[in-house]
Parts: sequence; C-alpha cells; structure tokens
Amino acid sequence: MTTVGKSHSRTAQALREALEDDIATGRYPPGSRLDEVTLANRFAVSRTPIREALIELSMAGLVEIRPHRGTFVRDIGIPRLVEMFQVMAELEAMCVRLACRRMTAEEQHALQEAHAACVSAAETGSPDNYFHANERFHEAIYVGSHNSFLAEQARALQNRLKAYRRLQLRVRNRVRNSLSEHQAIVDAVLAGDAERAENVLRSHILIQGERFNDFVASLGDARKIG
Amino acid sequence: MTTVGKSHSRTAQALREALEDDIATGRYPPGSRLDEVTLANRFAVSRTPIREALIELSMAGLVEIRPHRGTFVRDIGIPRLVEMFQVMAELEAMCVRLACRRMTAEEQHALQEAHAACVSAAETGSPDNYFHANERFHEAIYVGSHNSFLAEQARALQNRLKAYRRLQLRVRNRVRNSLSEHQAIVDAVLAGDAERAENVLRSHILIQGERFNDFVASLGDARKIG
DNA sequence: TCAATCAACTTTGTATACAATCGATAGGCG
DNA sequence: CGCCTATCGATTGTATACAAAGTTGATTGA
Repeated sequence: MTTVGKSHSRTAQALREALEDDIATGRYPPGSRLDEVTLANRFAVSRTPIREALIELSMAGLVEIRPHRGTFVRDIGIPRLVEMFQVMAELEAMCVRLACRRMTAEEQHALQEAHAACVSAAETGSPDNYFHANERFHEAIYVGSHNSFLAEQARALQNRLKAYRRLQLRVRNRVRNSLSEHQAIVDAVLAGDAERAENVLRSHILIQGERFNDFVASLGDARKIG
Repeated sequence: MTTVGKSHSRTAQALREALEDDIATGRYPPGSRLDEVTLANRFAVSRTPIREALIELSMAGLVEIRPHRGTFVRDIGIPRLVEMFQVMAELEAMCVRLACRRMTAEEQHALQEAHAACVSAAETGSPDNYFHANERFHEAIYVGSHNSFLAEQARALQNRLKAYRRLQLRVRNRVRNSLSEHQAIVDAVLAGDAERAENVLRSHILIQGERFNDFVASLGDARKIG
C-alpha cells in the first residue's frame, strides 16, 4: 500500500502524478489494465479520486479509457512515437527561434548555467542526474521563448515522452553527443543565429526518434529499471 | 433543463462536449463560475459526471479548477490568444509541409473538393456554413500530413480556438481573403512547393491573431451571438 | 465607526451505495 | 463435437451521503 503526498490538497492530482511516474518507470507496462479497486486499495483512497486521476491521464494521452471495459496503459507503437518526437522537435525549434531574439541577458545566463549543470551531471555518471539537468536546460529555452502557451505545450509533450527520453540516455554515447549538441545550441543562441539554433535543436530532438535500432534494443531492458 | 445525448454511453464525455459548446458560444463567458450543483440540475444528472466533465475541460485548458473554490471559465487574454494562434500557425505549417510530399492523389482531390465547398459556402453568405467548410479544408491538410499525432494536436488546438476563429469570419472581407489564401495553398500543395505552402498557410493562420484591432472590435458583439 | 474574529452556510472533495453494462462460462441446440 | 445463447459474476458508471475547506456575514471590541 502506497501513501500519497497531500501537497496539492487534491488527492486526485497527487494520484495522477504517482500514476504517471509508475507508468513512466514501467511499473504498469503498456497494455496493462489499471483496475480501479486495486488502485484504490493501493493508495488507500476510494474509487472517486482514482477515477478522476485516470480521466486526467486519459486526457494527457497516457491511458485509454474504454467505456465499461476499463482503462489501459496506452501502447504507444514505434511509428506513433516517431510522430510524437517529430512534433516535439518542431515545438522546440519554434521555442529556440523565438528565444534567440527574445531572451533577456539573465535568461541567457540561466541557459549557460543549465548547460554547465548538464556537463557536471554527465561527469558524475548518474543517468538520472543528467536527465534532470537536461530537463532544466530545455526548460530554460521554453521560458526564453516568452510564449507561455508554447512553453506549456512543450512541457506537456515533453512529459508524455519522459519515459522514452529517459531510456534514450542509456544508448551508447548518447549523453556525450547530447552535451555537444547542447553546446552548439548555446553558441547559436548567444550569437543570435536563429536559423542555426533551430536546425541544431530540431535534429537534437529528432535523433531520439530516428535512431530506433538502438532505441528498441534498449527497450528490452526498460522494465527492469523501474 | 437540458438533456444530453447518450451517444458515447459515458455521460461525462457528452457533458464535456455540451459545456465546450456553451463556453465557445459565450453562454458561459470567461471568468464565470461553473457551479457543480447548478450544472447537475441543468443536465439532470448527479454531480459525479459533472465533476468528471469539468476535469476534462480543465485538462483541455478551457477552465481552471481552483481547489475548494470552484471552476471558472478561463479568461484567455488577448496576448495569450496571440500566442495560441502562433502555435497553431506553426502546427499547420508543419502539416502542410508534410502534406506536400505525402498526400496521395485521392487526398489531393479531397483538398480541392474541400476548397470548392468553401467557395460555394461563401456564396451562400452564411458564415456558419463557411465556418464548417473551412474546418473541413484544414482537416484535409491534417490528414494529408500522414502524422496522426500531429493531426490530433492540430485538431485539439483548433478546437480550443474555435470560438475565436468563428468571430474572425465576421471581420470585414475576411471570408474573401480567406478564400484567396486557400487557393494559394491548394496551388502550392499541388505544385509540391512545400516552402511556399508552409509560408502561405502560416500567415493565413497568423493573420487571425495579428489583426486585433478588428478582432477586439468584433469581440464586443461576441456575447450576443451564442 | 472600523477592523478583526468567529460562526454558520455554501461549495467542493471524498466515500459508499446502487445501477448498468460487459465478459466469461456453462448449458443447450444444431 | 462445435457453435450459439443465456445467465451469472465482475467491473465500470452514476447517484447520494458525508466530511472538509472556504467564504461571507454579523457581532464585539477598540
């Protein structure tokens, strides 16, 4: 039985985050069924907040609710995953294009800081540390776009792809390559070269969707990580 | 008291659509409060499906749920609206870029058909007819992208902007200009000129967010339409 | 008279009870 | 023996009841 933090004062929201994490870490693999009463027992709450959390997850596209049948973790096929990364790449490209001409000096500094944090996280060798530093790096670009709606969309999609991006980091040399791509992005942004920044960032994202030989290979180990 | 179609077998989903429409048509203006018991009475259901529908709406960004305070129709300010149209423009540009090299002959034909329908709808003079024909035109482009995830995202955002796009059509000469832009898009797609198609479509969307003198002026009449 | 505090009411959040629908299994029919 | 059908069980969907939090108003004190 798991207890859930009440920071939000709404149990459903906390439940959603807990379930998100469980799905991302593979505790509930794609295609598996999320039984309401089982979940209610596990979290020691009634079915009501569980249902509300499941609805939020279905709106986020993480699960599919089939009426009168149950909710299942969506099995995102490889082709669809590629599609999602393509859209993600375009959103991030748009962010950095805007960021190039809109970032304040402080925001540029924050971007450099985030990049530095990525470098040191990579040196520690902990994939999880690098993962979070990487998220902060991209977040800095979202903020720099000065388009809050775009930033929200980018965050939402990044969240949906979280589990798969995490796996990507276990591909050979991925962290090292990711770092050099980040450096190129920072350089282009500081130089105000929107077109170059856009292209580098786009391929920085796309590469995760394209190199699927490595990806699928790493996917076999995915379940054990959780 | 309003009854709600049971086509989905899930009341909550039907309720969501009904509320979406009510928000879009201005029955519930931005900032207004959506009381659960009032809604439950209106639709002759209990609070449970109402709550579930409201959660779906909040996930879609249409309303904001403030814990223990209530749910309010989000007041989308003009600046945020511009941001949303910018993202919409980019999504559609991506769609048409992909569509240029992926559309089948049948899909190209469907696009031309949709454009023709727009022309005849414009001649009838009914703004609503043109609105729907216009939606089908853009839908043809989404489908033509052959990226189903992108298409879903585009549809979702188009839906969120529905109310405002509808108003745009009441701006002077907007329909006429819209038609000629559509023609240019069709020409570029058939010619396989991705870059040109992308640029035309992008500005076709952006113009709705940019010409806000007209837009705000028309906004005054918005509430009376619903 | 104004401000602060407290209490009652209103509304949301959660739990439980009831209804409806789906799936599986067993029995009958071809 | 196989397939179709009906009934039973399990699970979701909805309603209602209860709990907790917030807001509003009045009352009391300065």
